[in-house]
Amino acid sequence: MPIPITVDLVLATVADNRLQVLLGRRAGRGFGGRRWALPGRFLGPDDELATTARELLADVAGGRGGQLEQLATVGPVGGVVSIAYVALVAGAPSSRTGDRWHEVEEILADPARLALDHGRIIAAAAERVRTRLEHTAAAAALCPPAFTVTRLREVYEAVWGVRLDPANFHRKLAAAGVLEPTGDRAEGHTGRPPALYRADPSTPIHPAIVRDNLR
Amino acid sequence: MPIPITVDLVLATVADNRLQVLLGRRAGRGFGGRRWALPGRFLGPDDELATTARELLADVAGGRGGQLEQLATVGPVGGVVSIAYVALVAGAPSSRTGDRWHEVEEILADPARLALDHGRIIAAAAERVRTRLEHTAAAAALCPPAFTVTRLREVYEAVWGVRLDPANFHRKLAAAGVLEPTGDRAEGHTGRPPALYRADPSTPIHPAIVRDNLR
DNA sequence: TCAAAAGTGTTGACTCTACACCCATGT
DNA sequence: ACATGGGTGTAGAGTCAACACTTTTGA
Repeated sequence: MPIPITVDLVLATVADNRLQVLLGRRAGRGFGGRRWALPGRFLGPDDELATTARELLADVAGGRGGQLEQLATVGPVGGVVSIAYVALVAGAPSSRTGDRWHEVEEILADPARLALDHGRIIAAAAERVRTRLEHTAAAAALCPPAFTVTRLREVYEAVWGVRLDPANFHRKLAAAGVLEPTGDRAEGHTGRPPALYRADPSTPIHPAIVRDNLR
Repeated sequence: MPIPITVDLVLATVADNRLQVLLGRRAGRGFGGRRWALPGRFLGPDDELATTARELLADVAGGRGGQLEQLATVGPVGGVVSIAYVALVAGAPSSRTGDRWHEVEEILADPARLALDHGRIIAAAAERVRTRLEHTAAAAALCPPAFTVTRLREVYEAVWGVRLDPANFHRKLAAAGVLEPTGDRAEGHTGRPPALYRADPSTPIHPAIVRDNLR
């Protein structure tokens, strides 16, 4: 039963107030000419899944990025079984030439530009990221190491596609205990200078932030 | 890269007010003598994952059981990559000789009796089932086709290991619109005969039932 | 008539949304 | 001074846990 296995990575970030994922050009068998595809690598007989995924992340994101999480396994498509992971990163440029950020919404509007069924994987990843933000401080992984509450809220608004009340958002996150003050304040803003915070992306938020209250 | 792949199934039920899973005896390479293991089968080059999982479920549960869901992929352990699925079934006897129901709590207390790292898979499955009950009517899949609200509540109490207020539970499930009355009432009970209901296990429950209020 | 379990009403505590308002800085 | 965005206070609405209470049957 010699089925090749790949570990594929959905590396997500927020830029331009949009959820984006990193894709590369791939040519060759199964990739139908030249299509965009998730970065991935084949799994060898002596490779642990988690280790392979971490190495792939380090390779693709240049050592940055955390919050690696297994998403789903699909296949065989084109004779290959694909094990997909999701990771969040704070808008870093790619370390590999040829890789480019793509807006998730654009991709899902025209999934045919993607190789294999990477469109479905990306759709599942986006949904996973959305629910992840409801229950944990994972949004902090999409921000620089020190960030303002407004920046964090903009990440939520980008990922969820909603507007959130700044006042209530601030209070909620503070009450959940995810915001650790750095003591510094951000510069270069108009108005009152906002405080800078750190946060552990794995901190649970309880009760969860509900996403169904648009304004 | 010839890594063999198995599709493994965590078939769960509630019996004796305990969450139980179906295990079989396995001998041979990688199974360390004779240990208990999840039912599974190898994936062939022409087998779709979802199809294979459905066939495995039909084989193991004798055509009953629904709500098949992919759980996680682990490995390679013992040179094999394992793709695990979860399914819920209403306390059916196994159709395969040698398979037996085991209480999850007992298994997790002594995972060494299990082959490979099936203990970890079962732990993940139990947690998945718990959160599934919070957000959907999946508990109905653990009940007969027509059931009383009390029976449904007992499923929750078994899976979560908590006591729930009968009055509030009834109201909550009714308000969520998951209970479709059959018009019949159960017999053989002491006290007022309870109404029988149907439910679609995939119905979302919104807002979710919270599990953190013990009594 | 009594026991038992189903199902309904009700109340106080809590949470959330919406929005008014104050704070601190650049221009 | 004033515009601008950060951050806090607060009132009304809604939700939930707890528990009293009514309903409906078997014994």
